[in-house]
This record gives sequence, structure tokens and C-alpha cells, in this order.
Amino acid sequence: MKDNKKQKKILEVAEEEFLMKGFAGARTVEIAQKAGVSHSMLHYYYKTKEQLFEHVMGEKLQQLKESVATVFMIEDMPVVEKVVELVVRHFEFLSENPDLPRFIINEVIVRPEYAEMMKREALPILKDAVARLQRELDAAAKEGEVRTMDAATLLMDIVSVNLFSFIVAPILSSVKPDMDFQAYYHARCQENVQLILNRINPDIK
Amino acid sequence: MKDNKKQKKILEVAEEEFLMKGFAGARTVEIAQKAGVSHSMLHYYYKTKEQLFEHVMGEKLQQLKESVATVFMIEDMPVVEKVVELVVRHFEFLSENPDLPRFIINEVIVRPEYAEMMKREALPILKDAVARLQRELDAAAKEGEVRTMDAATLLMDIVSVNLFSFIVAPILSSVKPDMDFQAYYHARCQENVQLILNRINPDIK
DNA sequence: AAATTATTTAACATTTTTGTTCAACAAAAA
DNA sequence: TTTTTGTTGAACAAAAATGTTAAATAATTT
Repeated sequence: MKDNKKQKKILEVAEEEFLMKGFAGARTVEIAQKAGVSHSMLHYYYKTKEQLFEHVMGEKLQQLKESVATVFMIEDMPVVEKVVELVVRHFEFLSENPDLPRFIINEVIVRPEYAEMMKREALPILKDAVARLQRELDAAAKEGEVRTMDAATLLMDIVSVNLFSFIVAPILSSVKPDMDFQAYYHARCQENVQLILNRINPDIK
Repeated sequence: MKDNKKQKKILEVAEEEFLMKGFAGARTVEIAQKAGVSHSMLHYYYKTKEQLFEHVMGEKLQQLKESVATVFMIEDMPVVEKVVELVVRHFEFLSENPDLPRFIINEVIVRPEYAEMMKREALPILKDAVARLQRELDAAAKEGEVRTMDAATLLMDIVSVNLFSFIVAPILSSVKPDMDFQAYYHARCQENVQLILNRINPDIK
């Protein structure tokens, strides 16, 4: 039939609901209703809530895995520029998936199966990327282009400042309901780049 | 009677459960059981789950409010040292309340009543503190001690790097189950101080 | 056209969770 | 000592959420 439009719609809405409310907070009837299908249809495609959740989670983990690969796939360029590119790409990824981090932290980490899955699939890619970055940083440090520093720590700093920009967004918007998010995100991304540049080489700019 | 030991215990366990699992995920029977009291006892003291939640939330918001005040109550000292002190105090507060941020972000922000409460009670204190910090930063910038910078942005950076150190902790521990948290936190706090110092004055150290 | 698949409705069954009640008893306060 | 307050257990009621079924119909495939 017409390539399972309804099934996809269910998954799509389930994604939104699970991301916003978590497994415990999401309601299957609400998902069905928002997807514009009957309650029974939901169970027709996905036997249980748990199963529906697994599909959503599968997609999200896949997405996360790919994002790690994509964010790090940067053409050959000087390490300083590369780091800037890294910050910007990561920021952009978060712009497109603003509540993914919260979801991952709330749901994946407490569930051993998924924690295990992440460890198996995303971690090796990440470790590899970190090792390469470390080599480039070391080389650049020898030339005096950057200060000596730990690639893993640098990455944590990048993720940390970028993530936070999105995590506080709901707080800010509840404080200033009329705020301009476009402008906010633009400014934050620049700020974050500055902060990281500062971090790898205090003399830049 | 013996100063409501059981009632306190219920609240204490409820706090843990709500913080870990959120309102939707926590179970009243489990709370009662973990508190070592009967199911009926829980409802004897707190009519409904909602009401129990409100008590927990009340305490947490109070705590958060106080922490803002405490963290900023720093004796007169040069602004650079003051900022370092700020980072360390904030980090320490988080050490003692590692899953408070997640709770606040997950539960408070989506509930308009609490968002409103925070806005009313914590925000003025914060705004005041930011304004004072800004004045000190400006004065120091005139003397060339620090670079010109926005106090609100600086605070966001501080909160961001500190918070992240705690938010990723569960990820790290699921990756490395035998990791030494004491050492990790110690290192992160130092890193964060360095990062912020760098930020306010790239020439320091 | 027949068979299969998608879909709805609406009722119903099941399970989970929350909340109530009541009788009995223990502990503390009056 | 009487009264009040705290506490339990066990059963039960009510509500909320999940999951099932069957009959009917629409759409699609064979």
C-alpha cells in the first residue's frame, strides 16, 4: 500500500512525544491521536509501547552515530580551522536536534541495553576521531600554533558549551517569552567558537 | 510525636525518586516501600502524588534559590579571584546536587507554575548579582586586568562547563564502569577554572 | 473478482497505578 | 487513664493506561 504513510506518521509523532516526555511520560493514545490514526492502528503496527519506543530509540541512536561520523568528516585543513569547523558543525547538529541530548541523557543512560549499544557502536568511531585530532594537535603544538592540550578534554569543552546553549534555551524562553532565538543561537555559536579558540591558543585574535 | 521521622523519610525518598525518574516515572508504592513505611502512610501525610511532588519541588526550588545567593556571597576580592571562586563554588554546589539540574530542566521548565516561581524568586537575585559582577568586570577591564566582557555571557560559560561535567558523568561511567569519580571531578573543576580564566583574560598563566 | 492488506469504531479486557477505608494496635500527649 | 496521633495491613475502589478483539469497510494487489 501507499508506502506506509500512517505507520511512518506514528513513528514520527512517537519520536516527538518520547523526546519531549520520555518513555514514562508519553501516552500511546495521545501518540495515535496526534498521528491522526486510530488507537488500534498503533497496536497494529507496534504491538507494545515498549516496541514503539525501541524503534524510535533505534533511529535516534543511528542518527547520533552518523552525526559523530559526519561532524568529524572534515577535509584536510589546519587544525585551528578544523576545530572551529568542529564547533560549528556540532552546533548545527544540535540546532537540528535540540532535544536529543536531553532524551539520550534521560532515557539511554539508565537503560543498560542502550548504553551497551552506544558503547559498541558510537564509541569506536569517536575514539578514532579523538586519536587523530590528538595527533594533529600535537603536531601543531610543536609548531607553536596551539598550546599543548588533551584532545578528549577539548572535545568535552566543545560539547559542553554547545550543549548548554540548547539546554538553557527553555529556561531563557520561560524567562523571556518573546526572545529572538535565531539571534540567540547565532550569538551563542560565535561565543562558543571564541571560547574554544581561546582555549586552544590564548593568543589568537 | 518523635518529630515526624517517617514523614521526613518519605519526603527524602520521594526526592530521590522524583529526581531520578521524574514525576511520570516515579511510583508512590515504591517510594513508600523504600521509605520503609506502609502504602497508606504515604497518603496519610500527602494526599496525592501531585502533592508530594509539590513538597519536593518546593524544597528543591528553595535550595536552588539559596544556592544562587550563597554562591554569589563572596567577600571583597579582586574580580579575577572572585570569578575563580565563583566557578569553584558552583562546581561544589553541583557536587552536592548532581542530578538537580536534570530535574529542573525536565520538570520545572515544562510546568508553567514553577517556571513562574523561579522567575519571581530566583531571577531577581541573579540579575542583581550579574549587575554587580558587570560593574566589577568593567572596572577591572579599564585597568587592563581582564578583557572587556559581558557578565551574563561569562556566567553562562561558567554554568555551562560546570554543568556539563556532571551531565556527562553517567555517560562516562557507563563507558568506563570502574572510573575514579573523585579524580574525574577534581580534574574537571581545575579544567573549568582554567577555561574560564582564559576566557576573562587570555594572558593569565 | 477475489484475496489481501489497511483502517476505523467501539467495545471490552487487563494491567498498573493511584487513592480510600477500616479495623486493629502502638506510642505519645492530655 | 483517656485521648489523640501515628502506624500497619489488607482489602478494595477508582482511575488511568495499555492492549485486544471483532465486525465493518475502504483501498490495494493479485
